[in-house]
Amino acid sequence: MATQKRRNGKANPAEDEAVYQAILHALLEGKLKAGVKLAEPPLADIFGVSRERIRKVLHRLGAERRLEMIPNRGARVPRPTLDDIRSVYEAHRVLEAGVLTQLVRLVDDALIDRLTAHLTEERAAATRGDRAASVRLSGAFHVHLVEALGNAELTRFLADLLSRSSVMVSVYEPATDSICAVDEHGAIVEALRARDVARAIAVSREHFLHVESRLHLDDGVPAAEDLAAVFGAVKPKRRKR
Amino acid sequence: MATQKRRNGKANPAEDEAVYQAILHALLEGKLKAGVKLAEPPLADIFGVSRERIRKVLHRLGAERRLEMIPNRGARVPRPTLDDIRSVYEAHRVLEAGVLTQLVRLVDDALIDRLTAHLTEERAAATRGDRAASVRLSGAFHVHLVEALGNAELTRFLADLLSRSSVMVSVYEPATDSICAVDEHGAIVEALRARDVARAIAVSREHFLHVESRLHLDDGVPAAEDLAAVFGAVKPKRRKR
DNA sequence: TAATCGTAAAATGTGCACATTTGGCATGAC
DNA sequence: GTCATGCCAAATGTGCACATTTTACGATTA
Repeated sequence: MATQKRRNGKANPAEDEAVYQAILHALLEGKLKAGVKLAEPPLADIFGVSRERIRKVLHRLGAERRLEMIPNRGARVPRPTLDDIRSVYEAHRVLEAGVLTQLVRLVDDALIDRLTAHLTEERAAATRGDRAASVRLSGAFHVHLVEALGNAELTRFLADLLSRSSVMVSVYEPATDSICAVDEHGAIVEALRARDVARAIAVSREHFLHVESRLHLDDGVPAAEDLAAVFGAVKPKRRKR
Repeated sequence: MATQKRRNGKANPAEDEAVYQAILHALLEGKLKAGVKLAEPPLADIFGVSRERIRKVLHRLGAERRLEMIPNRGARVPRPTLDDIRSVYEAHRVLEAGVLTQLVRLVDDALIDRLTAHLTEERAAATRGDRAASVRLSGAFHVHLVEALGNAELTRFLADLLSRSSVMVSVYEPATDSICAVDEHGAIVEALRARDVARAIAVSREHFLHVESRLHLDDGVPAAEDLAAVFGAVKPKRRKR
């Protein structure tokens, strides 16, 4: 009974996270049009929570640079330029060069086996035409590489770059083709097995340039305009009429 | 008259930043003992601002992982383990390996000149025994390297690593010797001039390992215990009696 | 008609009051 | 003497009311 609807200013640690995840997912899935305004009152209405809760989440997303916060003017979905995206890709490329340099020092059979198993998964997803799985596994490959170093700082940085590029790509890349080529990943693993740093880096570099080259400005993004429609499907509780 | 003391809940965009900078500087300068509790009420009293303002700043620092936030239990100065520090140093090392790999592709005379000029500064500071300048310039050298790539993402990441290692070092390293050796920096520039990636990375790696090897647990840190004393010197306005 | 200005409504930012939770301390039992 | 328990003060978390700023819109004028 008390769980059904808590009254006033009582603690509720889970709601913050729920709202955060909902908005974050909408961003990652490209459901929010770049440049769109995220005002606090309508969001509070949609999610059925207080305005300060929305406010907190919005500022958190702003601190993570996933939303563009302007003082006294609220939050907007960022509108990245092509240069912004190239910046993220270049950072990813540079980071992986460093990762590979370090990785050849401590590569062992177990690591190669794990990466090879991952490649098998990727190929399976590709051959059965599972696009969603392909995209996910494609990013996961690079995550596997950093995680092999066991360094929390580097892993966090890569995760940040990946999620940011996901959002950006949803704006600029046509949804028809956005997965890494599996054989390019395989070439990286091969170079690692051979302990050939220079080749690993070169292959990785080419790989990223290849992905990057597919980017192009796509104005006809059909992303939704109505906030209620976007979040309504994700979290359908609307109160306060 | 109205400017002298604003009444109630009026906008004041600058105070947030002032409090943030004050606490951040205290952290960077090692004035705050690791593990110390930063409660909201006393800080609000010390800085003469409302508790929510302190609260906002504390949570912001927590989001940047400069403070350790525990739900319902407030903020504490993090107590990094030696492994945490090694993690940061390793990340720095790996990142610089990637940076150098990319840098040899676009190194030119202008860049070499700039780096050489910086080395001259460093040597001057070292010979005249200016420790503060040496520490500052030592970090700045690595910043120069990433900035040469002109990539905002990478620059931000390095700045983050640097500031975090500053805080950590203030806990673990004896204050007697914490600067990079200038000639090691010089060796990196030399390798860059020769477009020798492998040598540049090797030298950089040795450099970081050398710095890291100086770390050791130092329990007798004399960091202040009294919050008012720490911040009183930085920002001496205390109101509310 | 287009541009400018003024006014009202909406949105953002902030202090405050209060609920909830935590931590310390004293009291008591074994 | 040590451990467990209950209570109280202090700290954290949150909704609310209100001040400030921005934005939208209509009226007036050239």
